[in-house]
Amino acid sequence: MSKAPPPKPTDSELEILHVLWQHGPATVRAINDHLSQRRQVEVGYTTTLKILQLMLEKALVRRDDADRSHVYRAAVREQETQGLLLDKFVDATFGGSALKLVMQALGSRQTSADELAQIRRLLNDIEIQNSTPNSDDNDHA
Amino acid sequence: MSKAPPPKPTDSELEILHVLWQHGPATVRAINDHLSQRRQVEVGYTTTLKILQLMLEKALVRRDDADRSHVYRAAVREQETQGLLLDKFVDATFGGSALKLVMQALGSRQTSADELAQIRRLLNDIEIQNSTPNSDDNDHA
DNA sequence: ATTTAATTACGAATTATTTCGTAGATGTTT
DNA sequence: AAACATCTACGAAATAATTCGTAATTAAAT
Repeated sequence: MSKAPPPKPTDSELEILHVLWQHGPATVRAINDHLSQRRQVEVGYTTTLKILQLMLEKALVRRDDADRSHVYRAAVREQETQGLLLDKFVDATFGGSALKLVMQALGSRQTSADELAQIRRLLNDIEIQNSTPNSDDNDHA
Repeated sequence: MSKAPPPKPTDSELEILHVLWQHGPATVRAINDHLSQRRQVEVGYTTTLKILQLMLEKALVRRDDADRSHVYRAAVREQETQGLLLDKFVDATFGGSALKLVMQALGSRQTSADELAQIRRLLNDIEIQNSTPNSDDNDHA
C-alpha cells in the first residue's frame, strides 16, 4: 500500500526516455543535444531541463546531483513502459483487441521477409508455451 | 490541390468515433447516452455536443441539421483512422519499428490459439504478395 | 396561449503539456 | 579579482483538450 507506479509519460517525456534508454545516464546538456538533433526545430535548454525536473517528481527518472551538472537516468524500463503505453493505446484505438492492432500493423504496412520470419518464430514460441502448461510461468519482471 | 486531410482525433473524439462506427449516425443525445454507459462518470450533454461541434470543424464528422436534433455521422473511416493513429504511436513509442510493436503486443499478452492462427494466415498472405511482384498493388481503399 | 422540455451555440473555467525567460549560484578564464 | 559562461530553480506564458453553465431557440404538452 504505497509506492505509486510511475504514470504514463507524455510525448516529450517519452522522447527523453528514448534518449536515456539508448545512451544511458546523461546530463541535461547531452540530452538536449540529442533532442535537438532529432528535430527540425531546436529545443530550448531550459525546456529540456524543466521536463526532466517534472519527470523527476513523477519518478520517471532519477538524478545524481553530486556534481554541478546533474546526471539523469531512466527510472522506468523500456519494455515495461512500452507495454503500459501499448495497453492504453490498444484500449483507446482498437477497443482492447490486440489482434486487430497486429493485423492493422502488419496489413497496412511494408514488412520485410526478415521481420516476418521473426514474427513466425515468436508465434512458434508462443504456441509451444500455450501447449505446454509448464509448471510456473513467471518471466514477468 | 487542397482538401486537407482530417487531423488526428483526440481521445474524446476517438471515443465518439467508436460510437458512430459501431452504431451508425446518431443524435447528440444518443451518442451521449452511449458514452455515459461506457464510463464510470456520466458525461455532460453539452460536453458531448461541444466536442461534436469541434469535430465538425475538423471534418471528423458530418451532420444532418434538417431536423432540430442534428444527426452526426463519422466522416473518417475506421481502418484509416486507426492506421493513422498507429503510425504516430509506432513512431513515438517504438521508434518507428512496427516489428517491435508486434513483438511486444504478442509477447507480453495472452493470445488465444485462434488469434495466433489468424495472424499466421495473414503472414502467409503477406509473403505471397511479397514473393509475387504483382503488376500493381492496389487494394488500399 | 402558456408553460415546460429539449436542443444548439457559445463563452469560459479547468487542467495538462510544452515552452521559455530571468534570477541566482557556481564554476572558468583572463 | 573581474568578467564570462554554465547550470539550476522557478514563474509564467502559450497552446491544447476537456468540461460545463447559460442564453436563445424551437418543439411539445397542457
